[in-house]
Formats: sequence, C-alpha cells, structure tokens
Amino acid sequence: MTLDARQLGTYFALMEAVSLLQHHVEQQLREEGGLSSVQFQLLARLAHGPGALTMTELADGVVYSRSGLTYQAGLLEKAGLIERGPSPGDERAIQVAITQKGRDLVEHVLPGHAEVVRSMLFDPLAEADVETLGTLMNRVRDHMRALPPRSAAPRRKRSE
Amino acid sequence: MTLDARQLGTYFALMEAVSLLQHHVEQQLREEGGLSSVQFQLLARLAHGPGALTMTELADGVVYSRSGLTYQAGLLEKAGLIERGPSPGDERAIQVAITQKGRDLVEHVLPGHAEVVRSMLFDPLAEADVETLGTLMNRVRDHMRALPPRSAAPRRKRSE
DNA sequence: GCTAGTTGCTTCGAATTCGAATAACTTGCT
DNA sequence: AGCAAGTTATTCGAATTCGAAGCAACTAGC
Repeated sequence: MTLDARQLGTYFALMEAVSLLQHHVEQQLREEGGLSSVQFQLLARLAHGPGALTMTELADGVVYSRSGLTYQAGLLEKAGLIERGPSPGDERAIQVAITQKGRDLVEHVLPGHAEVVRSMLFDPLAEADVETLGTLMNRVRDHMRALPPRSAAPRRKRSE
Repeated sequence: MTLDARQLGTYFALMEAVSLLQHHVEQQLREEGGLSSVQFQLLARLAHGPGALTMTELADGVVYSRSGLTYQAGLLEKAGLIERGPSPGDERAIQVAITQKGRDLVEHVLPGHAEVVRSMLFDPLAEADVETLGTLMNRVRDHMRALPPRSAAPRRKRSE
C-alpha cells in the first residue's frame, strides 16, 4: 500500500512547512528569551494551565521522553523559572509549578513568538483557510491520539 | 500583535499532529530499517532525484545544519548506503550518490513508512480534505521559503 | 600571478536527546 | 499483612545536534 501523488505532495508540504516554522520559532525564542522551543512549550503549558502539573502530565503534552523532561526541568528550575515540589496525593509524583519570573519571561517572548507564527504561517492564509486548517488538523490530532500506542500495545482494561 | 483563539488552536493542532506523526515515523524507520528520520529523508531524496547531489543541496532540502549533515553522511557511507566522490566542476564540492544497497533499503522500509503516514495522517481525511490540506500547506511552504533569511540579524550588539 | 574575500565541507566542543537501568512509592491479589 | 506488578521520576551512557573555527578550493581585483 503506497501513497498516491497527491498524498505525497500534501505530506511533504506539511512536514517541510512545519520544519521551517519550527526552525524560525527556535531562533526567535533563543534570541529574545534564551529559551529553546521545548522550554518555551513547557513554560507556556504551565502558564496557561490552571495550576501545577506532574512531570508525566507535562511530558504527555509535549511528546517528550521522561528523561529529557527531567533534564529540562532541572535547567528551568536552576534558572528560577519553575519550582518542583512534592505531590499531595502521591509521594513519588512531582508537582511542577511556574514562578512569577517564569510567567514574566513567557509574557516577554510571547509577542515575538506570535509575530513569527503570524508572519510565517498565517500571513498567506485567509481567515476561512485558518478555520479549515484548524478543523482538519484537530481531527487528525485527535485521531492520532486515539490510536493504539505503536508496537506491542500493553493490554489495557477493556474500553472505558 | 497577538494571535486570536482560532489561530492559536490551529497552530497547536498543527504542531502537535506533526510532532506525533514524526515520533511514530521515527519508530517505524528504526524498527524496520535501522534508520533515523533524517537518514531516511536523505536517502529518499537521493533515491528519487535524478542523480548525485552536493552536500549543500542535500542540506538545503532537509533544513539541516552542514555539520550535522557531514556527520550523517559519514554514518551512511560507513553503512554502505551512499558514496561520496569529487565533483567534476568544483574541486571542493562533494557529490553524494546513493548505492544499490541504499536503494534496496529505501524500498524495504517504504511500504511501512507509507502505511504509518496513511493510517495516522490520511485515515481521518477525505479525498477532498487531502487536496485542501495540500493546497494550503504548499502555499504556506512557498511563502516561508520566500521570506528573507533568518540569519540576517539587523542588530547584533548584545555582546553578552 | 598574488592577495583578499567567498564558498563548500569537515572538525571540534558543548548542549540536548533518548532508552535502559535504578530507586521510591502505590496498587492489587491472595 | 505481604509480596508481585505497575507507576513516577531520576541517573547514566551513547548518539545526535548545532555553531564556531578551520581548511581547501574558487573568484575577483590588482
């Protein structure tokens, strides 16, 4: 089963565009905030969310390995942007919370970040296109999230 | 200038979906061919193109740093999947060509690769959606490629 | 044909990433 | 209770990445 020409073209355009966008976003964040893209995503998730999250919840949101998250959390904590504390319910879990300094930094780089995304991604799209793209990618994203984890799906309790 | 809610939702869905897809593709390539995503892209580009490419041409296509490409080309050559030779016109350029073994490997992992992309990305999309997505992303990609290069940093005075 | 500047690639060091192994804790089963 | 199995986070080593510096070859100007 192979992909037809149209699918291939769509696939390549999608991956290349995102790759280019990622690259530019990375540079903007580095220049204006000294942050990597991953660090910004972590901070933004913490800043936007209601309260503290555990390491696992954070990793799930960013598609990151746990060990990589430990490393980044160490850097962010050393920089005073987040704080780690024990979790009330579960002794082995860690609650990660953003500090005021972290919030300030996110606020500081956010305009530039938004500007890069706007000028690169949304500039060539009409308003209706943005909605269309959003609808499609939300559908795709939800579909991907619902797929069984690749390779040897550990048996889960029956559907819930 | 900030992004509105619809733009944000579109942006997040796009990045997350591609991230998930990347992750699964990476696993499939590793399992079935012992290749990283980057290595596969390089081989695929060489296999599909007309003939040999220079290192720079290869790097441009994959948005990779030159030094990273040198490293990967070294690995691929050691594995016998590509060959590096002098370039006719320019003594300092390197012509990179794929070997038969490289072609065979690409052919071997291609079906699985296509299957992952199909089941994750195209499964939830109707035919018309694929065309729509392709049209939009091609437009975005072309727009991004046409933007002034990121490296032209106007102000470089922060010497710290 | 010489010298300065540019281009193509590689080498080097530092930072980041992942997976496997480990430690601490929780849950389930008998 | 007590032991086995699962979960959560970290540490460790190996692989990969990037940018800066270095080298060799080309180009332009004199």
